[in-house]
Amino acid sequence: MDPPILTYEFFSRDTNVVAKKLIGTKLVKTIRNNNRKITLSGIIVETEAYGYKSDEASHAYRGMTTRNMVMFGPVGRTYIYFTYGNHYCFNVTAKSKNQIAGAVLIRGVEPKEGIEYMKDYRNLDDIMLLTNGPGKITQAFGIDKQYNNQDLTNINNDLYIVKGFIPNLVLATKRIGIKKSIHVYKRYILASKIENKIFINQFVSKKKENNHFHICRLL
DNA sequence: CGCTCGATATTCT
DNA sequence: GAATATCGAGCGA
Repeated sequence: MDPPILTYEFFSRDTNVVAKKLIGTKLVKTIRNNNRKITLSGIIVETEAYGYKSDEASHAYRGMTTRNMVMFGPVGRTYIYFTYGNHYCFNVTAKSKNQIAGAVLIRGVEPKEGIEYMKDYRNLDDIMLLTNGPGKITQAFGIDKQYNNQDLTNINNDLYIVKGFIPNLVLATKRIGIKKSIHVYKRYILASKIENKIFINQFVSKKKENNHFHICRLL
Protein backbone atom coordinates (compact mmCIF):
# COMPACT_ATOMS: atom_id res chain seq x y z
CA MET A 1 0.00 0.00 0.00
CA ASP A 2 1.41 3.31 -1.08
CA PRO A 3 1.53 6.17 1.43
CA PRO A 4 -1.37 8.62 1.08
CA ILE A 5 -1.14 11.37 -1.54
CA LEU A 6 -1.09 15.00 -0.41
CA THR A 7 -4.52 16.54 -0.85
CA TYR A 8 -6.00 19.84 -1.98
CA GLU A 9 -6.54 20.65 1.72
CA PHE A 10 -2.84 20.12 2.44
CA PHE A 11 -1.91 22.85 -0.03
CA SER A 12 -4.83 25.09 0.96
CA ARG A 13 -2.92 26.69 3.86
CA ASP A 14 -0.55 29.61 4.27
CA THR A 15 2.28 29.29 1.73
CA ASN A 16 4.93 29.35 4.47
CA VAL A 17 3.21 26.60 6.42
CA VAL A 18 2.98 24.40 3.32
CA ALA A 19 6.64 25.04 2.49
CA LYS A 20 7.55 23.90 6.00
CA LYS A 21 5.23 20.87 5.95
CA LEU A 22 6.54 19.70 2.59
CA ILE A 23 9.89 18.88 4.19
CA GLY A 24 9.99 15.09 4.63
CA THR A 25 7.31 14.33 2.02
CA LYS A 26 8.09 12.37 -1.13
CA LEU A 27 7.97 13.60 -4.72
CA VAL A 28 6.93 10.79 -7.09
CA LYS A 29 6.95 10.53 -10.88
CA THR A 30 6.02 7.44 -12.85
CA ILE A 31 7.44 6.83 -16.31
CA ARG A 32 7.14 3.99 -18.81
CA ASN A 33 10.09 2.09 -20.25
CA ASN A 34 9.58 -0.90 -22.56
CA ASN A 35 5.97 -1.00 -21.38
CA ARG A 36 7.07 -1.31 -17.76
CA LYS A 37 6.05 1.15 -15.09
CA ILE A 38 9.03 2.84 -13.46
CA THR A 39 8.88 4.99 -10.32
CA LEU A 40 11.20 7.92 -9.71
CA SER A 41 11.01 9.35 -6.22
CA GLY A 42 12.83 11.39 -3.64
CA ILE A 43 12.35 12.98 -0.21
CA ILE A 44 11.88 16.75 -0.32
CA VAL A 45 14.60 18.28 1.87
CA GLU A 46 14.62 21.95 0.84
CA THR A 47 11.82 24.39 -0.11
CA GLU A 48 11.19 28.11 -0.48
CA ALA A 49 7.91 30.00 -0.12
CA TYR A 50 7.01 32.80 -2.58
CA GLY A 51 4.06 35.10 -1.99
CA TYR A 52 2.28 38.09 -3.48
CA LYS A 53 2.49 41.87 -3.00
CA SER A 54 4.40 41.71 0.27
CA ASP A 55 7.13 39.59 -1.36
CA GLU A 56 9.26 41.56 -3.79
CA ALA A 57 11.21 38.46 -4.87
CA SER A 58 8.08 36.61 -5.99
CA HIS A 59 7.09 36.27 -9.64
CA ALA A 60 3.59 37.27 -8.50
CA TYR A 61 4.76 40.53 -6.90
CA ARG A 62 3.70 42.77 -9.79
CA GLY A 63 0.43 41.01 -10.46
CA MET A 64 -0.75 38.33 -12.85
CA THR A 65 1.05 37.65 -16.15
CA THR A 66 0.92 34.76 -18.60
CA ARG A 67 3.89 33.14 -16.90
CA ASN A 68 2.80 33.37 -13.26
CA MET A 69 -0.99 32.96 -13.59
CA VAL A 70 -0.81 29.47 -12.10
CA MET A 71 0.27 31.05 -8.81
CA PHE A 72 -3.11 32.82 -8.69
CA GLY A 73 -5.13 29.69 -9.48
CA PRO A 74 -6.11 26.52 -7.58
CA VAL A 75 -3.64 25.08 -5.05
CA GLY A 76 -1.85 21.76 -5.47
CA ARG A 77 -0.86 22.50 -9.07
CA THR A 78 2.61 22.57 -10.59
CA TYR A 79 4.12 25.93 -11.46
CA ILE A 80 7.02 25.26 -13.83
CA TYR A 81 9.05 28.04 -15.38
CA PHE A 82 12.19 28.28 -17.48
CA THR A 83 15.07 30.39 -16.26
CA TYR A 84 18.58 31.52 -17.19
CA GLY A 85 18.07 30.04 -20.66
CA ASN A 86 18.93 26.63 -19.29
CA HIS A 87 16.84 25.30 -16.45
CA TYR A 88 13.31 24.56 -15.34
CA CYS A 89 12.18 25.17 -11.78
CA PHE A 90 9.45 23.15 -10.11
CA ASN A 91 6.95 24.77 -7.73
CA VAL A 92 3.69 23.74 -6.09
CA THR A 93 0.93 26.30 -5.77
CA ALA A 94 -0.17 26.77 -2.16
CA LYS A 95 -2.08 29.49 -0.33
CA SER A 96 -4.77 30.02 2.26
CA LYS A 97 -8.20 31.43 1.45
CA ASN A 98 -7.13 35.01 2.17
CA GLN A 99 -3.94 34.87 0.09
CA ILE A 100 -4.11 35.94 -3.56
CA ALA A 101 -1.11 34.08 -4.95
CA GLY A 102 1.55 31.73 -3.67
CA ALA A 103 3.85 28.86 -4.56
CA VAL A 104 6.57 26.72 -3.01
CA LEU A 105 9.81 26.15 -4.91
CA ILE A 106 11.29 22.67 -4.48
CA ARG A 107 15.04 23.20 -4.17
CA GLY A 108 16.42 19.92 -2.83
CA VAL A 109 15.44 16.25 -2.97
CA GLU A 110 17.07 13.09 -1.59
CA PRO A 111 16.80 10.43 -4.33
CA LYS A 112 15.03 7.20 -3.29
CA GLU A 113 13.67 5.21 -6.25
CA GLY A 114 14.69 5.12 -9.92
CA ILE A 115 18.16 6.48 -9.24
CA GLU A 116 19.64 4.84 -12.35
CA TYR A 117 17.07 6.65 -14.49
CA MET A 118 17.86 9.94 -12.78
CA LYS A 119 21.56 9.43 -13.52
CA ASP A 120 20.64 8.85 -17.13
CA TYR A 121 18.50 12.03 -17.36
CA ARG A 122 21.27 13.99 -15.67
CA ASN A 123 24.11 12.33 -17.60
CA LEU A 124 25.92 12.12 -14.27
CA ASP A 125 26.99 9.30 -11.93
CA ASP A 126 27.48 11.10 -8.62
CA ILE A 127 24.33 10.59 -6.51
CA MET A 128 25.26 13.48 -4.24
CA LEU A 129 24.97 15.93 -7.16
CA LEU A 130 21.87 14.40 -8.73
CA THR A 131 19.05 16.44 -7.17
CA ASN A 132 20.62 19.03 -4.82
CA GLY A 133 19.28 22.10 -6.63
CA PRO A 134 16.08 23.26 -8.33
CA GLY A 135 17.37 22.92 -11.90
CA LYS A 136 18.88 19.52 -11.13
CA ILE A 137 15.61 18.14 -9.76
CA THR A 138 13.62 18.91 -12.91
CA GLN A 139 16.36 17.41 -15.08
CA ALA A 140 16.64 14.24 -12.93
CA PHE A 141 12.85 13.74 -12.94
CA GLY A 142 12.36 14.68 -16.58
CA ILE A 143 10.10 17.63 -15.79
CA ASP A 144 9.77 20.48 -18.28
CA LYS A 145 7.28 23.20 -19.31
CA GLN A 146 4.81 20.54 -20.48
CA TYR A 147 4.20 19.75 -16.81
CA ASN A 148 3.10 23.29 -15.96
CA ASN A 149 -0.30 23.59 -14.24
CA GLN A 150 -0.71 19.85 -13.59
CA ASP A 151 -2.86 18.70 -10.69
CA LEU A 152 -0.53 17.08 -8.15
CA THR A 153 -3.39 15.88 -5.94
CA ASN A 154 -4.68 13.27 -8.42
CA ILE A 155 -3.17 9.80 -7.99
CA ASN A 156 -4.00 9.02 -11.62
CA ASN A 157 -1.50 11.58 -12.84
CA ASP A 158 2.18 10.71 -13.33
CA LEU A 159 3.39 13.37 -10.92
CA TYR A 160 2.33 13.74 -7.28
CA ILE A 161 3.57 14.07 -3.70
CA VAL A 162 2.94 11.54 -0.91
CA LYS A 163 3.28 11.66 2.86
CA GLY A 164 6.71 10.82 4.23
CA PHE A 165 7.99 11.13 7.75
CA ILE A 166 7.80 13.85 10.39
CA PRO A 167 11.24 15.49 10.45
CA ASN A 168 13.30 15.59 13.61
CA LEU A 169 14.22 19.21 12.89
CA VAL A 170 13.54 21.80 10.19
CA LEU A 171 15.55 25.01 9.88
CA ALA A 172 14.21 28.27 8.44
CA THR A 173 16.82 30.31 6.55
CA LYS A 174 17.01 33.21 4.14
CA ARG A 175 16.16 32.34 0.55
CA ILE A 176 19.01 32.06 -1.93
CA GLY A 177 19.63 32.99 -5.55
CA ILE A 178 17.54 36.18 -5.30
CA LYS A 179 18.40 39.87 -5.01
CA LYS A 180 15.18 41.25 -3.48
CA SER A 181 13.50 40.52 -0.16
CA ILE A 182 16.60 38.73 1.02
CA HIS A 183 16.02 39.29 4.74
CA VAL A 184 13.00 37.07 5.32
CA TYR A 185 13.24 33.49 6.48
CA LYS A 186 11.16 31.62 3.92
CA ARG A 187 13.52 28.80 3.04
CA TYR A 188 13.14 25.52 4.87
CA ILE A 189 15.72 22.76 5.07
CA LEU A 190 15.74 19.30 6.59
CA ALA A 191 18.12 18.82 9.51
CA SER A 192 18.54 16.62 12.55
CA LYS A 193 19.83 17.20 16.04
CA ILE A 194 22.03 14.47 17.44
CA GLU A 195 23.70 14.93 20.82
CA ASN A 196 23.19 18.70 20.67
CA LYS A 197 24.80 18.96 17.24
CA ILE A 198 22.84 20.03 14.17
CA PHE A 199 23.33 18.18 10.87
CA ILE A 200 21.95 19.58 7.63
CA ASN A 201 20.70 17.02 5.12
CA GLN A 202 23.28 16.28 2.42
CA PHE A 203 20.90 16.94 -0.47
CA VAL A 204 20.19 20.54 0.50
CA SER A 205 21.75 22.75 -2.21
CA LYS A 206 25.10 23.85 -0.86
CA LYS A 207 25.34 27.58 -0.24
CA LYS A 208 27.13 29.68 2.30
CA GLU A 209 23.77 31.15 3.27
CA ASN A 210 23.23 27.93 5.23
CA ASN A 211 25.38 29.38 7.99
CA HIS A 212 22.66 31.50 9.55
CA PHE A 213 19.29 30.06 10.41
CA HIS A 214 16.34 30.07 12.74
CA ILE A 215 15.56 26.76 14.34
CA CYS A 216 12.06 25.72 13.53
CA ARG A 217 10.66 22.51 15.00
CA LEU A 218 7.72 20.87 13.34
CA LEU A 219 4.56 20.28 15.34
C1' DC B 1 38.08 23.04 -1.22
C1' DG B 2 35.77 28.01 -2.64
C1' DC B 3 35.08 31.69 -5.74
C1' DT B 4 34.23 33.85 -10.48
C1' DC B 5 32.30 33.73 -14.68
C1' DG B 6 29.94 32.51 -19.09
C1' DA B 7 26.05 30.15 -21.33
C1' DT B 8 21.51 30.55 -22.76
C1' DA B 9 16.14 31.85 -23.76
C1' DT B 10 12.07 33.52 -21.89
C1' DT B 11 9.82 37.22 -19.65
C1' DC B 12 8.93 41.74 -18.46
C1' DT B 13 9.96 46.88 -18.86
C1' DG C 1 17.24 45.98 -23.62
C1' DA C 2 17.80 44.22 -18.87
C1' DA C 3 17.11 40.82 -15.54
C1' DT C 4 16.81 36.20 -14.17
C1' DA C 5 13.78 31.65 -7.75
C1' DT C 6 20.73 28.22 -12.12
C1' DC C 7 24.58 25.20 -13.23
C1' DG C 8 29.14 23.59 -14.01
C1' DA C 9 33.71 24.46 -15.83
C1' DG C 10 37.87 26.53 -14.67
C1' DC C 11 40.65 28.89 -11.94
C1' DG C 12 43.77 29.72 -7.65
C1' DA C 13 45.14 28.58 -2.93
